[in-house]
Amino acid sequence: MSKGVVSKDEDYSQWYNDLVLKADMAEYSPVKGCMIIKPYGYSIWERMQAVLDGMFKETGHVNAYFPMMIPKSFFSKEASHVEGFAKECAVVTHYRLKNDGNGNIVVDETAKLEEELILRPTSETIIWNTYKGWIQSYRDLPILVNQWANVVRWEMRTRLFLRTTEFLWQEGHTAHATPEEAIAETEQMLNVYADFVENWLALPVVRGKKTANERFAGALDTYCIEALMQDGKALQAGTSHFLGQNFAKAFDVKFTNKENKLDYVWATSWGVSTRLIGALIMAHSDDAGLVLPPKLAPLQVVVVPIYKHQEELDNISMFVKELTRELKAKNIRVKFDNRDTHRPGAKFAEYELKGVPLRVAIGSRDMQNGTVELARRDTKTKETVNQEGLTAVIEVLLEEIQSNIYQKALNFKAENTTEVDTYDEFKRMLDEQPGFLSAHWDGTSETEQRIKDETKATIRCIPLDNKQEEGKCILTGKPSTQRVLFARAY
RNA sequence: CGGGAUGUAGCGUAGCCCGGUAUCGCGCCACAUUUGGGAUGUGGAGGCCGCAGGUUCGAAUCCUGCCAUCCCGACCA
Repeated sequence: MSKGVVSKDEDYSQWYNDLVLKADMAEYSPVKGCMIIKPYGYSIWERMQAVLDGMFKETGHVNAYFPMMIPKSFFSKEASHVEGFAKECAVVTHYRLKNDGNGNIVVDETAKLEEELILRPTSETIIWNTYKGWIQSYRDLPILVNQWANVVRWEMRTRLFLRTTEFLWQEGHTAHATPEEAIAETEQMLNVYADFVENWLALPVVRGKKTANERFAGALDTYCIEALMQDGKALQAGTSHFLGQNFAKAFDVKFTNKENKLDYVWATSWGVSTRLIGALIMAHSDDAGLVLPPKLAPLQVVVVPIYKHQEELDNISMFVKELTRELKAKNIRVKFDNRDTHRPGAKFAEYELKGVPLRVAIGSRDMQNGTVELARRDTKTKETVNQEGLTAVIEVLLEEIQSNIYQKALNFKAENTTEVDTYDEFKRMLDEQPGFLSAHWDGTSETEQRIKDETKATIRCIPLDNKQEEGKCILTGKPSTQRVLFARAY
């Protein structure tokens, strides 16, 4: 984008912000750290929701909704959980405003809540408080519930889509009779996320487990998918937690098992958020604007007429009317942009900025030749193709674009994943060619912390498919049995 | 919360040192000519110069305080 979008190489952060704002995905709001998701951005979220929701249902889950406000006392019940979230909670203390007589609206101090309410940073507490009433017997298990919701985390520094004070997400909360079943659920949902991100966002991920340092507050194990952005930084795209019996114990959720013994319930939770939209933008886009994978693009094909006179437009419109009818019959999202108020060049630039995968341009010359001009957003290439059979060509091209975008990201990930064996090399790579660094680590939190302090790189995950091999920790030289994945992260 | 920067029309900006109510571009509106990569011309509309104080005859400009946003840190499933 020559107009108004900073080049990716010049200033990656600025480029990203420009894209979000200029492509009409979102804008800043009057509330610090909170953004307004505009219709174009929200329609991507709606598509993500629809697909994920289908996958959740397919795996046996049902949706429910729990309150946005949680009694403060709930948070003190699980020690590490409160530790993890206390510093970023928004607290509701009053329930009424009043006019102070000088025309100012002030908080009515007489309307102070006896117990403060917390705007949920996540819903484990209120949900497990609820599950206590739902579960008595193994016959009540499993409970496989998901919630689509907003949550609030008062982060110090926010970034559009990637980390906002309020964000939209889904959170699954399941209850099981055995640890094996809960772990299987945790892994299943991680795979659902990985499939979704790879197949729909066209973004390859690494599946892995977090180290103790990076684990979710209250979890025994946190599984995650990690993606690599174009600047070589990693982005956690989704997490799935095995919570053990921590929340069941905290909220006293017991059940009678088949052996007629009382036991605490085993739990999982898992979530992905509107951060995925940020990942989508960062992973594929270029200096001309967004590059959206066809499967998630709100608009897959845009048709731009080029004409001098009304009768030419009428002629083109007749053809396009039939074309759009055919495309829509194939469930292809198409728009005929016949606005007379913008010239073709302006439209081309606009749809490139917005990442529409395919553009069809039709002028009188095409109408005479029985052709159209077909332009791909991902490769920025144009070709002239016959009107005859165009629908089938478009259908194939959309699939090709989807896989091309994925392949490109896959290549990028491969090129920017490096095995390093010394700390010097590790530091050099971080500075010269940031990306995933696969290295040996002695397994201690102290070493992990020291590497983080010294290099800002964290262990993104211990990959699930890790091969076991002898090695020495890059920092301490102590023996190690496998490589872990380091990177600087968002 | 620390460091840096910025707040002037919808957006991007000039003016600030050296005080006299504001420049230019994009966008917007009207008309005409245009339409195969961000059109051109003519005319027009749009401003409590971030907010609050202070200095002054007079403040976008000087002083004080505050607020907001962005970037870099710290922080962050």
